[in-house]
Amino acid sequence: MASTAKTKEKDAGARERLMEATAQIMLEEGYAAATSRRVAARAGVRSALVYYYFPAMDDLFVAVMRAGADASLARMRQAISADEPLRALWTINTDPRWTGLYAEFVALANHRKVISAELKSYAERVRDIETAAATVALRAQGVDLNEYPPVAISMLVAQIARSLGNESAIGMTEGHEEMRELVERFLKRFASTEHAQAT
Amino acid sequence: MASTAKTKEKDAGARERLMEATAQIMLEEGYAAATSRRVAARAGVRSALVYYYFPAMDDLFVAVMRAGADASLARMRQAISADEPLRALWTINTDPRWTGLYAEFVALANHRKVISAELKSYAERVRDIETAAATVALRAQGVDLNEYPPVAISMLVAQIARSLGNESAIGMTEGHEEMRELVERFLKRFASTEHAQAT
DNA sequence: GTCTATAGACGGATAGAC
DNA sequence: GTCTATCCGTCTATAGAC
Repeated sequence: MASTAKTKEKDAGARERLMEATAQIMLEEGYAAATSRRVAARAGVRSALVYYYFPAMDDLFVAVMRAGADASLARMRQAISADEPLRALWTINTDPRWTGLYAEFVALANHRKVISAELKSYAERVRDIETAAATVALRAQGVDLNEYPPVAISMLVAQIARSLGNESAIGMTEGHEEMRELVERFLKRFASTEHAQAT
Repeated sequence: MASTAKTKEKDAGARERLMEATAQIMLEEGYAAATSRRVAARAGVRSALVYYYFPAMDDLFVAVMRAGADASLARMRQAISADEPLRALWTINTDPRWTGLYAEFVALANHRKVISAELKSYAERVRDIETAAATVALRAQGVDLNEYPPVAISMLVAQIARSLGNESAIGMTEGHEEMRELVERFLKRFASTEHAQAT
């Protein structure tokens, strides 16, 4: 087996450790703290090695984003065929690790063109899949898709979930309980196992 | 009249110009680009002057945030007594200038404790006022406030508005049209001038 | 109140040894 | 593949002249 191919799960190669370190630092201290020296230190290597694997820091950021995005997209594709697509969407977008990273990338994109283009492309794919999931759920309930466009519903679910995560990150939890209950009631109404509205 | 007091509207003092420059740079290139040298250059002064008005860069950021927050809060207090409180809320939170700055501060807060505390305190005051506005609107329509907690409704309106702004900033507009129409219909239903549901 | 000058730290990135 | 060493730029912040 080639050394660059995926070997054992544990004790990953330097490249993987660098990416993981970058994600952690971004989450804990913000993207500005993810410098070549700091990510190298956390990965247990010297900073020059960063530039061996990634020509420039932007390339490292893009790699981290792609990895996270791909993982998220995979989860979402599964969600479409789940029992409750909308709930799956909600759950995925509530994952603090990914929403935190996503928020950092949005901020990063604000002044790095490479990141911005990459983020937009990812965000569009995410929206497409989320919309597909919402379409499944709404159609199963016989909802008028013109009155409640799936793309809007999927935005609602995803964005509200992310908002809760972002706010929690700075200790803001006012109204979260009420919002969660409201969403819970909404999701129950669209649980695809109950095609007729009981009670 | 003292020289530190508010003089003419135009050609403001260095302190005000520094704050304005900081806000502009944060919006255009992200908070990381708002360095003492760059904000000073845009304000037309030397970087050392930044430290005359603001002991440390964090103090400058906090000042910019407070100014923006106070302006937003003032608009929101007016919104409560507006004809359509929810619509006013929506309009304020769609203002790209403020939502853009807000997003940057959220990112900044991720690794600056001073900013984090300040942001949280502001966010809580905003939520309280937004909730008051939502309460007015919902009660006028005879909505069951237990079923639809004003705090959750205000979060919905504000967060979705901000989300649209954040996405537009990176060129993501997929589904925005549908979302705007959905919100528009929602807002029309709660226009407080029509206490009974016409049509 | 605004400036010049500078200290001291840290950053991105590269050259070249092993 | 990983390291040491280094260049050069930018940053925050301070000292002190005007």
